[in-house]
Amino acid sequence: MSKPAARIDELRRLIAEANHRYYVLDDPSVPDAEYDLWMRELLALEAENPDLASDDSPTQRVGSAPATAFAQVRHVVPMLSLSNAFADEEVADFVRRIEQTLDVTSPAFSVEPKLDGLAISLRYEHGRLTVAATRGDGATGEDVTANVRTIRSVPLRLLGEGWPDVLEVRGEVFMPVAAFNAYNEKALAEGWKPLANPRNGAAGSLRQLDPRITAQRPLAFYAYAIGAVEGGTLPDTHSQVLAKLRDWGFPVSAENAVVRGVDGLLDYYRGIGARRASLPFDIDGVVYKLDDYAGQREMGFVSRAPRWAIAHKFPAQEQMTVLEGIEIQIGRTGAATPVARLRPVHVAGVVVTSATLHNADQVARLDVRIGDTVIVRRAGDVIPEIVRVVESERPRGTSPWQMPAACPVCGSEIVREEGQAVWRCSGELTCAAQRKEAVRHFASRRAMDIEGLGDRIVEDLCDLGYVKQLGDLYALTLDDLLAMKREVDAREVEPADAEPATKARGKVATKWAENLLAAIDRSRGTTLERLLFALGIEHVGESTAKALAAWFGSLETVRRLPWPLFKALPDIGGEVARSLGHFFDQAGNQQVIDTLLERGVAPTEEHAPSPKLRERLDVATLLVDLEIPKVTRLRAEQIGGAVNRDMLATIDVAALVAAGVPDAVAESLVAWRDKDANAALLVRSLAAQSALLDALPAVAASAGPLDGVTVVLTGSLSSMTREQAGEKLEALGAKVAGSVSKKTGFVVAGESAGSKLEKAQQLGIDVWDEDKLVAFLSKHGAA
DNA sequence: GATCCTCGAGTTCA
DNA sequence: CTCGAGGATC
Repeated sequence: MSKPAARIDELRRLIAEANHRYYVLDDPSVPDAEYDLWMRELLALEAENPDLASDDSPTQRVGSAPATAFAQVRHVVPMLSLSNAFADEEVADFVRRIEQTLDVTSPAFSVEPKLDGLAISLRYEHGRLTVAATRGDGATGEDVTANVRTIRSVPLRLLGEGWPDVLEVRGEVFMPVAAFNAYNEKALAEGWKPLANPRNGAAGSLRQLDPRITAQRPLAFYAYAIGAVEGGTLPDTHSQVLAKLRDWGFPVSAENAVVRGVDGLLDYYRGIGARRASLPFDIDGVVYKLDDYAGQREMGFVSRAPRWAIAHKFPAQEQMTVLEGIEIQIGRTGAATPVARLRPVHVAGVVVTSATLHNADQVARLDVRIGDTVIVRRAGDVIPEIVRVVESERPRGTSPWQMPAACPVCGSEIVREEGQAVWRCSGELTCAAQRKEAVRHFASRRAMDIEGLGDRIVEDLCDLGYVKQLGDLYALTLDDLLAMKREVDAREVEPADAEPATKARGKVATKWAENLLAAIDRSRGTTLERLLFALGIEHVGESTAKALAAWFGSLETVRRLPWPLFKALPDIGGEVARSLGHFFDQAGNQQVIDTLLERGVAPTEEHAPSPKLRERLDVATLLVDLEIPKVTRLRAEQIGGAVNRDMLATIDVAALVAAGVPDAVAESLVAWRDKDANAALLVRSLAAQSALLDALPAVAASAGPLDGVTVVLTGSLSSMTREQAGEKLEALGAKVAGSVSKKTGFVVAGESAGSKLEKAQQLGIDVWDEDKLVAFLSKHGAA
């Protein structure tokens, strides 16, 4: 062999191996730069020695000449289609049939995810890829060799040894979800046409006449079967053959497994189903194949489908339906959310009739119009969403949707704040929808937790005027509730047959009303943090409510606090503080609170303010929190050090300058203060600070073992709920957060933990199982 | 001023 | 669960 020939051969081998490590094993062995050098050297050598060219060279993956049509390829061994099963029962039948025919029990099955891509057959002769063909009708397909060669994970030359002279490998060409997304992002940026979904992406890419286009598409391949074999033998079971294929350089899904019996199959199905959304590729089910080839031969075929294999499909995740209307929902804060009303359609096992469109921007992005045919999906397998519009199906004469100008409930103007995505009904509490939502929120499980006060009842109570403000709930009587029920029933039943036919006179159902009153009564003794959350103050969710309760200790303190003092708490900034101040500044809101208190609402767990407040209640902090122009942290500390707090309300520029404060800052401070409202705010804030300081207990609470540690809980625990676990951890000083980040101390993972566990592992964060948690809790006396 | 982390708010269906 | 935006941090 001449010198260049040997080098060319070596380079081809090195590159093929690097490709295999990179694309198949996902375990790169050489740096990209080195790979590029080899490639360039090989290209140069092949150019100098045209006689040494070979079409299994890695430089020849992308051919250049676009074809005009695809040649037909006859499959020597037909490419099968599979029978489908949707119900567990069909799977059981399938297994029973095999057990009876073969007279075996619990045979082994080779199982695999059913990728949503394009089936392909690859023919290797003497270890070299010669033909790649689509499935076509199973007997004849199209020759897509030029395109398939561009797929990096398809070996052009087999690795290892022991392969038959002729070997047909069948598998799926698909587009990994991440690659699909990346491609579409790029397509968007470059102005190309984006791909509709990974499946279409894969199919469309392979049917490109110009392989150079295919080469740009991020396709991948998994082998799952063999076709014709000549001049060699293969192992006796499917799983062993897959192992061989892996040795010879083919990618084989890591999700493949061998299981036994119906239970094994169904467990596998559910396991994959649960992880479906997090798999790196789209699947539409799983495939079960009898592992033993002798058994397969004995089972044979029914028409074109084997009796030894079956596809167990998942319910469809994406469906087409018609958008019949767009309604506006008004939320607790007045947010106007467009909701799509859909012609009912089965998606992933449930009938979907509506889907949120989030906001006007989203509607504009999708350009959904009434009457459009749309594709609906259940995001994260739960919440329906509209993926896109099928524009070819759009009826004539439609126009883009627009946010209505007026609230459909109260008629107030719907407005959008500068720079915000949401439009809001400006009606506030004059809007019946907002009042209703306020009551619903108040009663909800995480707030006052009034069982029995569901949407329906809230709706009726509000509509019929029994509840006009939150306090009215606590004045309801049994008679009120029953009268309301009668009104509702009367309204619903046609006047003609309004006879109380179903109810025996004098035996009116009252249990629900009694239970509801009991639940309302129980809620009088709720905790302060729940009550604060229940009030529905903008920007005050559970977490902020909890902080307010923990730091300030009592409703009386919180409801009288000037807004700058709220900023003393961590995680409360200007926006939230002002929102709190605004809420408590309104006489109507104070009156609602008064009514609640008068009618027996008495929050428990009130206590003195937290001693930790001491270090946050100084004059300098207050000056910063008041947001006075030119008064920075540094200046504020200077002023705080130089000036007695009682003087602030009256001090003049000269005195401040004399105390060492720069002219500009002193002037700014005094100018600010001399506006009436500001002076009053300053005085109120100073007084509130002093009062709080006086109320602080002398000693700090002892430190818990988890002080300053952030913990995240995920999955389900067996000995307690996640919430109980959270409370116990908090009792030991931990902060329980909802999502994992690098600041997380450790993650407690229970059964079937999901993405949070993954993220923790990615970030290398400690993961505790339930046993470790329980052991830790009992060690610190919190079991 | 940018970036990262959390929290709030809205949402579906059985 | 996901998005948007507020808060903290550098």
